[in-house]
Amino acid sequence: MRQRDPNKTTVTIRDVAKTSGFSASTVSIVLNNAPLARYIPPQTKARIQKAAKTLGYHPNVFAKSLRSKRNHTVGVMVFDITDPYCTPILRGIENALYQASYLPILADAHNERGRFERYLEMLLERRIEGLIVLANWLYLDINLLADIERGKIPTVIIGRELESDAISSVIVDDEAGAYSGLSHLYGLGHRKIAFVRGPKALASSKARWRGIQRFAKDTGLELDPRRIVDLPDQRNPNVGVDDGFRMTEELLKRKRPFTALMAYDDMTAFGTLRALAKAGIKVPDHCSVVGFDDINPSQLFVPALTTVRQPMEAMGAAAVVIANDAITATAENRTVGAIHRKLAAELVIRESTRAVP
Amino acid sequence: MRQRDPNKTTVTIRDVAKTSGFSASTVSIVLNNAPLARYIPPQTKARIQKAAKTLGYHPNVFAKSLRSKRNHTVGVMVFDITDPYCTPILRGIENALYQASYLPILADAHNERGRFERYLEMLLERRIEGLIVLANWLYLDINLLADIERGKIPTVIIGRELESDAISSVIVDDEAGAYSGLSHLYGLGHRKIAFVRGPKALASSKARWRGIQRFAKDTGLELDPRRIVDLPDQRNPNVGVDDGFRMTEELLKRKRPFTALMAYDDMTAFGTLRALAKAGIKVPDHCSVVGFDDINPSQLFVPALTTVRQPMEAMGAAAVVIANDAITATAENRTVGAIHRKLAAELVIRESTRAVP
DNA sequence: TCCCGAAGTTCGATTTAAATG
DNA sequence: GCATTTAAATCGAACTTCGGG
Repeated sequence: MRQRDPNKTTVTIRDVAKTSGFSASTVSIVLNNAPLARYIPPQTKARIQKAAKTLGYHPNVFAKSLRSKRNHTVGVMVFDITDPYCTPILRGIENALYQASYLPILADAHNERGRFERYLEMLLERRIEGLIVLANWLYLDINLLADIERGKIPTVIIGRELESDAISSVIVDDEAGAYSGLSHLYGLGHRKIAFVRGPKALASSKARWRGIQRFAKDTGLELDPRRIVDLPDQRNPNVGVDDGFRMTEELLKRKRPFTALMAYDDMTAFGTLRALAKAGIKVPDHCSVVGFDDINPSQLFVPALTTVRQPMEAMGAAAVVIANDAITATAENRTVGAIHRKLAAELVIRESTRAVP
Repeated sequence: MRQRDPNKTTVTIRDVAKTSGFSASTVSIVLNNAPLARYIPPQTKARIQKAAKTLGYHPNVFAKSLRSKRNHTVGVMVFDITDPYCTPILRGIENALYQASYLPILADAHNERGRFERYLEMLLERRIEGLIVLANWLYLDINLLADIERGKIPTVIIGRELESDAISSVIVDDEAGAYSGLSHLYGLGHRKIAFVRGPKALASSKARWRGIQRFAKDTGLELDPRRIVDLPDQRNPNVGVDDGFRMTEELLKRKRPFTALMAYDDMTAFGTLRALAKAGIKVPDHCSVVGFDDINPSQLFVPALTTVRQPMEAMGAAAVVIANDAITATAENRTVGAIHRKLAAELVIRESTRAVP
C-alpha cells in the first residue's frame, strides 16, 4: 500500500496539484508554459502559480532530465588547473556558460592520461550535453577521441587543432602573434636577438617559429642558430620556468651577445629573467625580453613583462558558443560540422623591452 | 501501443535483461552487487555482466538519482577564480573529490552578491549533495546562509569562520603564521620593521595583526605607528597589487627608515616590491620583504618572495573530508555538528629576506 | 526453510489521448 | 466540434514482495 512520508521535506508537483485543486498534468502544463497552456484560462494559471510559490515548489531535475534527456550541464576538462594559463580561459568559459544557464562540471586530468580517461568516462555517464577540453599541454591522440565520438557529445578543444578535423577547436593565431612580437623588437632597433623556442612536439612551437621566420624573411633579419635554443619536450608546465632558466644560461655560455630575447612563453620568460639577473644583465637596460601568453603574473613582475597576449577569456567564450550551437543542433536533430576558430593575439608592451641604445 | 525506437542509441537495463535472458530486476541486483546478489549463482552473474559489457551498458544517472536521491555531485563556489589564491585550493578540492568519486560543479560568483545567490539557487535545484564555498574575500552574511540551511545541504567554508557556527569551516592559523613571519625577520636582526596591514574588515587582517602584537610583546620589539599603514577596504583582489604599491609609497614618504617590511599578503608584497624598486631600494640588500599566502607567482619573482605559506591544497582536501563525512551522515540519517579546522601556516624562506648588515 | 528469479511498485515530471460539459 | 481538464503511459533504474522448486 502506498504510504506517504508525512514529514517529507521535498514538495512535488502533486502537492501543488492538491493545494491548487487541479491535476498534476495541468500544473505541469501551466508551469512549463507548454503549447496546451493556451487553452487554460488565466484564472487557473494564477491559482496554480500561486500555489507553487507558496509551497516553494522546485521541479526535480532528475525527473525532468529522465524524460527530456537534457540536463544543462557541460563538462570542462583541463589538464592542470594550477597552470596560470588555465584560469582566464576557465573564467571565459564559466561566464559564457552562466549567460546560457549552463553549469560546468570541472575535471582536472593532472596531465595524466589515465586520469583523463577516467574523468571522460565519468562525464559521459552523467550525460553531459557538451564537452570543452582545454588542451594546453598534453598530447591528445586518437584513442580518446573515439570515446568522445562514440558518445556523440558536442566537443570543443581549446588551444589545439586536431588532425582528425571532426572536432571543433579554438586556437590563437600563434604565427601572427610571434610575428608581431619580433616586429616590436625589430622596431626598437634590436638585431642581435636570441630565441628560446618551445618544445618541438607542440604545434604552437612550430607555428610561432613560422611567424619568426616569416618576419626574418620579410625584413632580411638574420636568425643566427647560435642564438637559438629549444626547450626540451616535457609535460609539466610549471617546470617551464626552470627550463627557461637553464636554456638562457646555455645561451649566455655561448658568448654570442644579444640585445633582446624572445621566449616561447611567459613561464619561460620568467626563467630567462632570473638567469639574466643572476648574470648581472639588467632588463630592459642591457637586454629586452618578450614573452607569449600574458598570464596573470606577467603584469606583476618587476619589470612587467612585454608579451604577446592570448585572448584567453574570449577563447573560452568562443568555445562555449560553438558548443552551445552544436547542442541545440543536436537537440533539434540537425547535424553541424566541426567549427575551427582562430583568434588574434595582441602585443602588450610593458617594461621589459626598450630601444637599443 | 508501446513503440520502441528501433534506431535508438541508449542501451537500458531492459536490453541487458533481454540479451542475457534474465529479468531487469536480476540485472539490477547483479550489476549493483546488492544484498540479494549473494543468492545468485556466479554463472548467472557472469552471463549478465558479459551482456552488459558487450552492449556497452551505462546506467542512466537520472533514473538512478531519481530513486536514490543521490548524485555524487558537490557544488564548489568560488568568489573569483582568477585569484591565484583560489587555484591551489581548487586543486586540493578536486583531487580529494576525485578519490571519493565525486564530481564538482563549479560556480564563480565574480565577487557579486547577486551572482552568488543565483548560483546558489541553481546548485540547490540540482540537488548537490554538498557545498564547498571558497570565501577568500567577499563578506558572507546571514541571509544567504539561511538558504543553505533551508536546503539542509552539508556546507563547508574555506578561508573564513562564520559567526553562526552552524556551518563547518577550514581556515589557516593566521595569527601563528604572522608570528613566525615576524620572528624570521627579527631573527635576521631587523628591528625597524614596517607593516602594510590588511583591510580592517577582514577577519584574517585582525588575526595576523594579533600575531604581530603577540610577538612584539614576547620580545619587546617596538611597533612604531609611523611604520604602519592599512590597506583600504575593497573587494577586488587583483587591485591588491596597486594598493600595496601605493601604501608602500606612502610609507616611504614618511621618512621613517625601515630595514624590513611585512605585507598583508603576497599580492600586496608584489606592489611593495615595485614601489621599492622604483625608489631605488634593492631587495633584499637594502630592505627585506615578507608576504603571506605563497601564491604561485611568489616563487617565480626575482627575488623570489619569502612568505608565510598557506597549505592551500590541504585546506581544500580537508574541506572535502568534512563535507564527505557530513554527506554520509545525512545519508544514514545521523546528524553531525559543524566542524572547524584550523591548519598551520608554514614559513617559506626564499630570496627577499636577508640579515641586516 | 532455503535458494533463485520475476513481477510489480516507486521515484517526479512530461505528454498523449481521452473525457467532460 | 470546442474549450478545459485529467487519467494513464512513459522515461530507466531500484527495491519490495511474491512464487516455484
